[in-house]
Amino acid sequence: MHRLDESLLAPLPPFSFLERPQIRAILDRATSRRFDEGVSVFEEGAAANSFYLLLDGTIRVVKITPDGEQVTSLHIPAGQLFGIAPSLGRDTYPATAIAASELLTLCWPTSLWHSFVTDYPGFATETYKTVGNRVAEMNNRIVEMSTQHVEQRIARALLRLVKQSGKKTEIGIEIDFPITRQDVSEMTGTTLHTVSRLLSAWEKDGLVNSKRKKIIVCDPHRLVVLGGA
Amino acid sequence: MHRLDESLLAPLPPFSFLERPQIRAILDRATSRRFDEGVSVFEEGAAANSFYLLLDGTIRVVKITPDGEQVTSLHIPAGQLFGIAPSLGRDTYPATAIAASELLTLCWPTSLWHSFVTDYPGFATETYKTVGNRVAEMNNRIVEMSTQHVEQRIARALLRLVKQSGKKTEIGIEIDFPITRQDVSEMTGTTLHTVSRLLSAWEKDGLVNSKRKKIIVCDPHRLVVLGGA
DNA sequence: CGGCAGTTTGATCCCGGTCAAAATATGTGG
DNA sequence: CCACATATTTTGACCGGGATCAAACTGCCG
Repeated sequence: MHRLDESLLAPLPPFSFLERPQIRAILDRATSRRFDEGVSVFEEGAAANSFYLLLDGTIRVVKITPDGEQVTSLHIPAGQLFGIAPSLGRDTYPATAIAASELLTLCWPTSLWHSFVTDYPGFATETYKTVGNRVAEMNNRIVEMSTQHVEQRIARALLRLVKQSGKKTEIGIEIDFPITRQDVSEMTGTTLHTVSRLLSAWEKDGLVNSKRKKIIVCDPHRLVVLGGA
Repeated sequence: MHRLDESLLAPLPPFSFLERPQIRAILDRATSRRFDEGVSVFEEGAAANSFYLLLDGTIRVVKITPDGEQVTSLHIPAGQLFGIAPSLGRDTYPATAIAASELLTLCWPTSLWHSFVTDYPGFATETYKTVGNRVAEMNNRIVEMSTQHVEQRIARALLRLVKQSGKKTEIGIEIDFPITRQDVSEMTGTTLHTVSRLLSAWEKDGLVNSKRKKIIVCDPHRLVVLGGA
C-alpha cells in the first residue's frame, strides 16, 4: 500500500478541524480500495465492518425490494463519508452502495469509529451535518413523491445530480458519471419508458442533450421552472 | 412548576444508563409543557431553541409545500425525544411538529444539548439509535412510494400506526389518537376520497372498523397480505 | 460482424385523481 | 334541548397521466 498524502483529507469537512499529525494518524490506519463501475461496495443487511471515505467517483445508494426492483435513495459525491452505519447505532448497513463510476475510497474498520469520534474534535459534528443533509434530502424526496407529477420529479432529480456532480461543458452541465434512463427511473419511481419519452421531448426543446449513458443539462433554468414554481 | 418524578425518565432509552442523581439533574432543568390537539409545537424553519421529550400523546411531523399541501413524514409516539435538530448539526427545525392528540412534553433549551451528550453516558448513542430508526422508516417510505400501489401503501401505513400506537380493544387494535381520512391520505400521498373508498371496502370485509376520527384494525394479518407479500 | 445493453416509440389500458354533491357527526350558542 | 354551523365521511361519474405490453432501433464492445 502506497503512502497517501495528508493534503488529501485536510480540506474535507470531517477533518478540517484537525492538525496534520492527527490526519497522518488517521491516514495510516486507512486502507485504500478501488472499485469498478457497477460493483457493490457493501450490501444492505450485511454486517457493517467498515466505514468509507469516497475519494473519487460517485456512489449510488439503492434498496432492493423483495421482488427485485431497485430504488435509488441517494447519490453520494466524492469527498463524503459513507457506510457510516455506526453513527446511527446500527451494526448492519441499511442500504446497498453501488459504484456509479469507478471509485477510489479510503476504508477503516468500524471498530475505529468510536475513537475517531472521541479523539478528533469536530469529527462527530461534521459527520452529523452530513447525515443531516442526507436526511433532509430524503425528506424532500418523500414530499416530492407525494405531491409532484413525474415530469417535475424527473426535472428535479436531474437538477439535484447536476448540482451535486455537475461538470461544465461548452454545451451545458454534464452529469459526470454514467447514468441510464433506467437509473433515472429508479430515482424517481417511474419507468425507463416514461423517462425516455420525457428526455426525448426535452431534447427537442433544447433543454437537455443526452447520449447513451450521458445526460447534459443545457438549460437548468427552464428545468427549474418545469420542476415546479 | 411542580416537581416531576424520576421514575418518569428512568425506563426511557436515552436515560436508561443513568443514575438517579443524574436523572434528577436533567429533570430539574426541564420545563413541562402541555399542548392541545392540533396545535403545533414548533414550525419548520424556525430557530431550534428547544428540544423535547414526549411524555404522552402523539406527534405528527409534517412538511408543508409551497402551495399549502401537507405531507406527513413521520409519527412519533410517547417516550421519544423530538425536535432534536441539534443532533444533526441544524440550528433550525426541518419540519413542523403538530399535536395529533393532547400532548405532555418535557422541554430543554438547545444550549443544554451539548452538555447532555458529553455528561451523560449512553445519551448520545441511544439518541442516535432513535434517529437511525426514523431514517430507516423514511427510507421505507421512499421505497414504498416508488414501488407500491395506493392500496398497499395505505395498508402499510395503518399497520405502522397500529404497531407504534396501537391500543387493544375487544374488536381489534385501535389507533389511539384521532385520525381522519385526510390524515391518512397525507401519510400516503393520496386523496381523502381514495382513503375513504378503501376504508369503506375494508370495513365491508371486516378488515377494519372505523368511525369518525377513529380507526380500528380488526384483522392485521389480512392487512399485511394486502400490504404486499 | 454478431450480440447485448441501452434507447425509442407506438398502442392500449386502468388506477386513482378530480369534480360534484349528499349524508352524517360534532359542536355551539341561544 | 333544539337549531344551526361546521367538520368529516361517503359515493358517484368522469377522465387523464403514466404504467404496461410490444417491437424496432442504435450504438458499442469483443
